[in-house]
Amino acid sequence: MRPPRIAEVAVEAGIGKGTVYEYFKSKEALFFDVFQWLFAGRAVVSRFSVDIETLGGTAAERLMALNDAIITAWMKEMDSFVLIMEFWSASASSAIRDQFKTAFKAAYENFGSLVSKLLHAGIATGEFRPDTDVEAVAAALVGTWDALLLQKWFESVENPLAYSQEFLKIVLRGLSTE
Amino acid sequence: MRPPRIAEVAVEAGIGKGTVYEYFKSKEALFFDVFQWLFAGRAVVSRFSVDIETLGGTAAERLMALNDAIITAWMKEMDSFVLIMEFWSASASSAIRDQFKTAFKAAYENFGSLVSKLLHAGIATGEFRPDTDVEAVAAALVGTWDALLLQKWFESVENPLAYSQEFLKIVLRGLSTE
Amino acid sequence: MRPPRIAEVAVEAGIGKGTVYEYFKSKEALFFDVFQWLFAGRAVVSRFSVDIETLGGTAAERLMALNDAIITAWMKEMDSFVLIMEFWSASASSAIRDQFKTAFKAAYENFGSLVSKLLHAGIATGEFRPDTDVEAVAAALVGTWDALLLQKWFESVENPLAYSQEFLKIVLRGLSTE
Amino acid sequence: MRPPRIAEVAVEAGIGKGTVYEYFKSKEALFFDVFQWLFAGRAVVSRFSVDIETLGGTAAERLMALNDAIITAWMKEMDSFVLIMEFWSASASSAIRDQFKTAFKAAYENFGSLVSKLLHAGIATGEFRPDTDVEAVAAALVGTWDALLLQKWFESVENPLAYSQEFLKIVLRGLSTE
DNA sequence: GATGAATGAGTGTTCATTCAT
DNA sequence: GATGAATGAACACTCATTCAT
Repeated sequence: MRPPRIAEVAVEAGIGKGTVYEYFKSKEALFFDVFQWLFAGRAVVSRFSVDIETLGGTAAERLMALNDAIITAWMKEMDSFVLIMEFWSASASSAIRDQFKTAFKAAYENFGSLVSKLLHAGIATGEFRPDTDVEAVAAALVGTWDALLLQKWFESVENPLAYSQEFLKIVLRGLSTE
Repeated sequence: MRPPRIAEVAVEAGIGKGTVYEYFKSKEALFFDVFQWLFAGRAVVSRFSVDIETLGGTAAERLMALNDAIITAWMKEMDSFVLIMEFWSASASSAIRDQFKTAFKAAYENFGSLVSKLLHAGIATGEFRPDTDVEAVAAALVGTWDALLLQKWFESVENPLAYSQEFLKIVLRGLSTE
Repeated sequence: MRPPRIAEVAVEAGIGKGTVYEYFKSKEALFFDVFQWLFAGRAVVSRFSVDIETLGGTAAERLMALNDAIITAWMKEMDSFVLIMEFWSASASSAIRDQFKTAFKAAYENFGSLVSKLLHAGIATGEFRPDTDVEAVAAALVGTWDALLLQKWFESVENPLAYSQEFLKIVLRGLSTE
Repeated sequence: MRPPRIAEVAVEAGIGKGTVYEYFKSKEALFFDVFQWLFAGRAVVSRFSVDIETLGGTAAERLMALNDAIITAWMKEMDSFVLIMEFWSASASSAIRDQFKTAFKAAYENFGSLVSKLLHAGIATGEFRPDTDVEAVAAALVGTWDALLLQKWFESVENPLAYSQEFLKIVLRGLSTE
């Protein structure tokens, strides 16, 4: 659970140690590229957005479906979630922390705008209250997913899926026009 | 922003390098003790809980007051928040990560139970719906604070105080019995 | 005469400091390997035993020839003998002293059995008394060589070769059947 | 079995760490003084020479008595013998090795002259051959005692007392005028 | 292009020694 | 005289990076 040595990465990759440097300028660059590939690229958002687009139902149903998809997907690979924690740290202390910050900002905004779209759709159909601060709710919901998974890692939350569902129900009730 | 050398810590502290080891067994132990002192002790929770206890008003008002207190306090010292990100990382990759995990778990549970108390109080007075999953909401709200501050760090959220207030309003509406 | 730093060893070897660790796990392991190479391997014994085997003459003559060979060889490299003193110390206080003890035990037994063979041969030919405690004499003679070289190092003995020869003559007289 | 820290010496002595430096200029000086006290001073030689002087009997008997006294005494405190090995090492590599060498030389000569006296006495009474190289035999015998105890430490000799007795018998036979 | 032996800058840690009390 | 908190020189060891093959 200690950061892997380049030598270990090379073995895992089945290549020579020097070969790593054929593809990555430095260890830090490799680390950043892994980050990009895992979280900042299209992978994360698109994985879920596709589902959402195709999915029918009310905005509330689609939001709940997104909630379930995200939590379930991450739960299956908590190992990757641990990596996020490393990336958060890198955004604070790495030599190239600005690159990490920029990429994280973009990733959060991408993800936020996906949620925003659902919220706007709900407002458009009259399902959600028109005075909703869409950006705030989107950021908060995205944050809730992060945070419940984090607390799962610390074992202070046992079942993040159930928690997120219960919480989202309340939020949806608060958003509802009825 | 790179982890400081022990030599640098010593200079900063105005003591000799060897003296650091009179008080801390290792660099890691020093790091952990800083963590304990900053976040895992009762300090963080009690700082806010005192305010809450003395504060009057409805449960909703007190929850909002807690929200404001926490966000405002952390905003004043985002430097410390950056440290949290390092501690999250330590809980994933430090040699003593289990110590970090245990301490984080305790800290989150302490904080969560503070919010839980407010929720229970609101239910008792008939202000909040009795079928509320108190633990879930508490964990989620605590997580929202973490997450909005994190997004503030990434500059994907400009004003976490406003966002959290807007979001909490919606949550409170969802919790409300009216 | 102070134990050399790894950096010094590396310079002496004409390689980089890190390269030392490609070949030796630790400074201690390097030290032990030097020991093995110099004294604990078959090298020391075989160097002399070959001479002895090919050499003709009575058992007494061969014993005296061995005496001369050993003392002369070590005298030529008293620097190596100084190393033995360090190894003795290592067998008392090194972290891996048991490895040193085991290796020394084997080395002394190897050497002792070489002398034993000569003594048995002498007994077989009737040259030496049959009631001789072969093991005791072998251990003592091997020890005499050690000890005279040690005293040479302390300059309390000037000429260990002459001393050992004089002493061995007396021992041989005591062993003789005539 | 690692060299003790000054702090440990102080605890053992029941005094403060700084107090050690009231009595010894440096760790090395302390080490040297321990050496002096244990081996190079009057202690070692006088302990045995007293016995020898008072003891009656032939020179051979007194030599054997000395043999038994020395081996038995050291066997009782092999811990101290381990210290000798450290001192040997110090005479090779300590910063003050010349002091150790000088002291060792004196100690060996003191001890040797004790044995020499016995040999001369035996020659004077006609018990030992007059052509005996007294210095050589004395040095060799002293060395045998060292060496058998050393081999006992390495466990390549089980019973140094029996070995030394058997060996000395043979030497005495070789010394004898009969 | 692929490799891994060689490298040495960098750093945590120890512990003999000092000196203010 | 006695003390032990403070010190920093000293050093083993790691590991990202290079480059000759």
